[in-house]
Amino acid sequence: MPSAHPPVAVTVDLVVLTVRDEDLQVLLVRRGEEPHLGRWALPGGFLRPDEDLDQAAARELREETGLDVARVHLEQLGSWGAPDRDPRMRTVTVAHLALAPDLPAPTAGTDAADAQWRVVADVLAEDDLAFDHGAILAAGLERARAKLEYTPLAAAFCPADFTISELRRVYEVVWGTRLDPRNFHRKVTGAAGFVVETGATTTRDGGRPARLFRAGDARTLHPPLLR
Amino acid sequence: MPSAHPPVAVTVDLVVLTVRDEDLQVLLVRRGEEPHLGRWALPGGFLRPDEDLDQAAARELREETGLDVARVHLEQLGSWGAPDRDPRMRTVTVAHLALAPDLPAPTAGTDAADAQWRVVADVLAEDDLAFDHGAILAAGLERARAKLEYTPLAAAFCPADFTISELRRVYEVVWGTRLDPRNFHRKVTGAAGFVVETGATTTRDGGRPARLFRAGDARTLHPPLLR
DNA sequence: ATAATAGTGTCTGTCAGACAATATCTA
DNA sequence: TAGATATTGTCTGACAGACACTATTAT
Repeated sequence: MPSAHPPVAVTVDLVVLTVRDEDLQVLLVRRGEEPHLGRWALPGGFLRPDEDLDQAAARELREETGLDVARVHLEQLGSWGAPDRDPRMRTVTVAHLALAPDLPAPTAGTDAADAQWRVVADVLAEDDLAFDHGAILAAGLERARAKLEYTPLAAAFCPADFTISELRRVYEVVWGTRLDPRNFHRKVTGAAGFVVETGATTTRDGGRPARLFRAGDARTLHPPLLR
Repeated sequence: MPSAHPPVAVTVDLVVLTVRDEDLQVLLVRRGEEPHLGRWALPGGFLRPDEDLDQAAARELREETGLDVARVHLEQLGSWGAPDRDPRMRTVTVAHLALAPDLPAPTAGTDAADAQWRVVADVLAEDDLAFDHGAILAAGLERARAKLEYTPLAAAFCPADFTISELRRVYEVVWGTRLDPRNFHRKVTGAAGFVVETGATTTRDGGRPARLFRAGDARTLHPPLLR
């Protein structure tokens, strides 16, 4: 282990995903400074001296979205540190993935025009994010898709109380597939700890009242829901 | 995004796992300097100015074990960066997981007493690794266990040509379970791209000659082998 | 021969996928 | 009444788990 340790700036970036308007969307901010001035980027910032990595991610999430960490799922996604990823200096970013329910006010603190929900598929197709954020977003998308299979995280995209149809739409949007309502209902209600019935019903989606459920306490799905 | 970026030292640590003597073992090195002088730690070192993260991990692996990256599986595991994890300075480590076949010479370059294969379960039970390396090792173990389910990575613990029984022993050792030889054989040979028959046989395990297989080109298992 | 290991077939229960009709509400 | 959505049961094919014997080599 050498004694030299070259100076590196550590940042924390966020891939914040939500399901809005039948699409999977990601929160982007417009850069207000060089490099990549004016281009869209993932929200993020520098790690502070007294913070752990997950604390920095939670702080950035709060600052950029006003979201409380208790209401969203937040996990570390991975680190990116190519020597030339930032022309100003050597940086390593620890990217985090956040899954949030659809929210009324998704804009940033400073200026509404500086933050925006964008359809993930469109952003990836344009391939014009600042830095290596396109690769980070792609990794976040793949992580989210995979996690829906074997964890109950789809509920993180829903309000606290949700219907089985709303949960199914999350899967359909994230995976880009159609799912049979009967088989889906059977699998979800059959997986131990995935959802818990609240006893209430709602007609917010129109039609016959749907029963409301809440996320259960399972952390993994047995059996998994395969794509 | 603040303009200040406090100085942070970025290191790369390795969780190198192998299956030896019917046990899952991890490569540890004895620390030759403070802090934690004399205690066992994961191999690792500082990120160099011109390296990407995976290049640094590959270099450390080569330096510490002499292993060629082409022969082992190497993937990023996650980053740890609690403010007080190293008393000397603020450090963030990007941990990587390496899965290696059983090797004849597992010691480090400098001194044989400085590097050692240890049984993972014993190390975790003792809970006496330097820094936060115990937590990192636990994460690596869990990652390896999970990956055996839905990827063909068990072959990374085997020599280039292996028998189905040798592959089964990898699963049994990593998962700590016994598997039915018939069902295992059926599932492995039935999963597309998991193993490819070489046509050769071996009697290195004694008894009736066993057919030799090589790792296939699949990157995920369909269907997965569940624990 | 004996010992050691490899290799294989069947049965049974469970689960996944395909499929359409009825129930309950709003407008 | 029309329209919208929720909810539910059955059938069938595939797979998972349990289970014991035969084959082939070395000593």
